[in-house]
Amino acid sequence: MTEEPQVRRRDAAATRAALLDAAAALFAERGFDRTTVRDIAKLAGVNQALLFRYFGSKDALFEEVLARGGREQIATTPPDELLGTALRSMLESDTGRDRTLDAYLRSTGHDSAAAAVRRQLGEEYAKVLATLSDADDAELRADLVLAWLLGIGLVRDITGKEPLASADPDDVCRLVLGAARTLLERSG
Amino acid sequence: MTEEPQVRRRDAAATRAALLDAAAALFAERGFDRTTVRDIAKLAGVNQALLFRYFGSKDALFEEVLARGGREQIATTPPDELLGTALRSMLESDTGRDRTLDAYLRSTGHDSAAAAVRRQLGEEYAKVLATLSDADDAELRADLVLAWLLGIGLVRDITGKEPLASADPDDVCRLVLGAARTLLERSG
DNA sequence: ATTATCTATAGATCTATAGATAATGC
DNA sequence: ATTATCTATAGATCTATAGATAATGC
Repeated sequence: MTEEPQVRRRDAAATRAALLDAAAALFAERGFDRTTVRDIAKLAGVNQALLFRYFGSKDALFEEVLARGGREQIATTPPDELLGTALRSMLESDTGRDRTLDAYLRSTGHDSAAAAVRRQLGEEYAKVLATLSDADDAELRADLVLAWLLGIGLVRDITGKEPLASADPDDVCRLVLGAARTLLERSG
Repeated sequence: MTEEPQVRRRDAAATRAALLDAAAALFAERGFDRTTVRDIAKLAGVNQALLFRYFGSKDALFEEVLARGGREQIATTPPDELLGTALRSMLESDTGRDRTLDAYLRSTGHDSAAAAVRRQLGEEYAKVLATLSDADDAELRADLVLAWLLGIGLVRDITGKEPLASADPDDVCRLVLGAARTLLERSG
């Protein structure tokens, strides 16, 4: 584990970050409703009252978790590699991968503020994907590709359905990228 | 509304069915965790204790809702029309459509028994879809098509992302069925 | 007499807050 | 003195059950 040193000095920023990391992990694993603020505080190793001091509410914390994780990938990947990169990072279930998508997928029952963040994240992904197509309905095609990406995450990680759940990432990429490229490139 | 007459005679079967219908509607709208047994009983117009009498637990009721809705479509549709029919029934947000898929999609945070039902439903759909392909990896391709179907439901109904959310069903079907057919038919 | 339905409540959560305590920086 | 942290708890749920009540069928 790459954790902070055990003897934690009083440090508001570090406590806040620890809560954010713990929340990201638990929301990804169980979704919003089934994660309690006490679980988060316990994993972060801090008192649960601090969660409210630093984030205001459980809802606000969830928003911040989603917003942080999603933007990272979009900002650091060139458009024409976004689909492949996003797909690959979803398929490699190894350690340390960003699990924001799981938090997203496991919290579909939760409305309120998080719904807005969910929508905005989708907007940002789809906008980038749409630049890859010059069809009249490029945006619709981009939405469909985004839907595919999310659906694969759903079937693979949440439902755990075989053979997709254990399929070789290379095979999945080959099939999906091929079909997606055709969908995007073929003009309307 | 095609409801029972207001003056309800004592009728265990009718009460059970009313609870099942009410549960299906609310689980689809809010997901498992955010639907309370009291909400369900209220919508069904019966006392909440009866829910436990007839279904044992909230979990068991959820299972029954998912199982009922999913099988209907599979049983009544020829294999080569399943994808188009499922897609269309998802895109037509008109009245009376079966909203089991929404219940499925909005309850991804809920583990336990429902996870098994979710998986089994996926199995049944994918098995039918796999018969449409004679590629070596037909089952993987079928999973990917299933994932696409679910992802479209997610983006459209749960996230409400435009332009997909308001897109013409014909346009969506044309794009998706074309790409999916290519994916299934093109041999490995 | 049987059993569908209802009343009342146990028991277990969970979020959020008010106010006390104690470690830091000047 | 400031403020990061902790204690204790209010207040609001929610599922599930035990036992009472009352409508039906014989």
